[in-house]
Amino acid sequence: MVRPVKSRQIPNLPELIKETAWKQIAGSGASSLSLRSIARELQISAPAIYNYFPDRDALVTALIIDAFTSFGDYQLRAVERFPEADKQVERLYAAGWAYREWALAYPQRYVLVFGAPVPGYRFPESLVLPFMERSSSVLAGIIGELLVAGKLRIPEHLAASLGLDQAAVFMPQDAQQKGRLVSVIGMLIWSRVHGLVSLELAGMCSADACFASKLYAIELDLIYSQFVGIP
Amino acid sequence: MVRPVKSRQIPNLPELIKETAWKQIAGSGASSLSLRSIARELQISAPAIYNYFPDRDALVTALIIDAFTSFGDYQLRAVERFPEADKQVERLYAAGWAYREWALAYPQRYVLVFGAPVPGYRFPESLVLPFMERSSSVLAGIIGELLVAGKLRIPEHLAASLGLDQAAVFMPQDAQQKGRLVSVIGMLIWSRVHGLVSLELAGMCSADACFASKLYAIELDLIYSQFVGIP
DNA sequence: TGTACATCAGTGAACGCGCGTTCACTGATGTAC
DNA sequence: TGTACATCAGTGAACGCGCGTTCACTGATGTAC
Repeated sequence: MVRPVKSRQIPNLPELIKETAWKQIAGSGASSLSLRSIARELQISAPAIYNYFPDRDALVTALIIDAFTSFGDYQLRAVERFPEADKQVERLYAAGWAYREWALAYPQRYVLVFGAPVPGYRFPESLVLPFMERSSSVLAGIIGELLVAGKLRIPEHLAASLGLDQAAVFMPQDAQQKGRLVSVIGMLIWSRVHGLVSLELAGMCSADACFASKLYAIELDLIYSQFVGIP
Repeated sequence: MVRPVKSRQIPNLPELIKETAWKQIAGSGASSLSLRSIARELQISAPAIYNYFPDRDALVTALIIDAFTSFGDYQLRAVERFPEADKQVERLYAAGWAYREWALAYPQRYVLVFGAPVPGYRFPESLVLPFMERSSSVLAGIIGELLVAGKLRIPEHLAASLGLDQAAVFMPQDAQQKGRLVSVIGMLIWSRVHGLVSLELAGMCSADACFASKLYAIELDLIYSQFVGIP
């Protein structure tokens, strides 16, 4: 595969650059991403990249934004398979399994988005909030729907910790209280799936994907039995 | 602080090197660790480091081993505060809180030990197993003790998933079944604390340490209520 | 249709930098006589 | 106690490397006349 012509516009180069960047991140981590090695792999010269990204940081930012978008889309598509209003539980399981699927399909993106920040790189402040909100909105939505439908179970310990009385627990009228409940339960569920997925990605689940998958199924069931249904 | 004498042995240099390395990892991540910048900070020449570490990888390996040891010691010390045989529950809570304390006290070590591997560096194969075992042994020990004492509760879903019948659940005779139960419950508990702690370290808990601490307390209580006590 | 020209996505050379690692060295220390 | 000498933890210069980024350039493309 030789490009015989010189100085000819390469179709879709910005996408090619990002794809290659992801390949390299997969190979050796986000912090060793190098413009020169991307150019080498694409058989272009390094300065050509500057036609599309003003510097290295801009490329990393673009990658992270793409990853967030990809994650959000994947969550949304999974949940949309159960559009019926009363299928909140199915949506919860679908979102849970989609979470792990996406992480295993794009482990580099998962680490880049939810893992430790890339050293020497700051994600632009202004982009943090909208993207974090976007990534958690699907789960928060489902929990809100469960709450409204009266299907959310709030464990005793949790209610006590938040200073909610029993009346408020089942159908909180106060919007602020409602938001607090949703965000706490959302964090708990998120941290559980994140915990399992990130241990699996770090190769700490005995390096046995089947065991990891079984563990994940068990944890989803435990989440269900702890947070869904009338006590 | 000037060292006026030239070519004089510096007391405790290997420890100084490791301390400085940790400081730099805290500042900008493990992958950007550089021998030259360590030397610069210590006001020594870079080749001096080679008197104690044959190359960069050897230094990283030494750091990781220290981190593992530090983690194991911290867990052990926490648990030893409740030496009485029947205080398994106290030991469980102590280990849980010690886990978070250690992670917050040494976030770089936590990430280095439990997070994504350092790109371009392979932890020596022969050291992986003993150290992973060592790091999980305290928790596994407590769960084993709970099991023996008949205080371990196995949620229905979990028993079914593992193909255990009800008789086996309460007091499994089979050592292999026992080991499987302990390891599955250990992984579940570990992944839950790891999930919360790593989200907190990544700054995803609303950047509010008090909220993160409260969440952690809730999760420990949920772990307790799900896995301890006769159903 | 044919020619002159503006555009602009690419090139290749060059810059300064920090890195890991090697090497021959130096000079304070401690020991043997 | 005084001197000669071995030791060895440090130094400074040097190597080759890959990096991000800049710059003047080139040559295929598409448009205006």
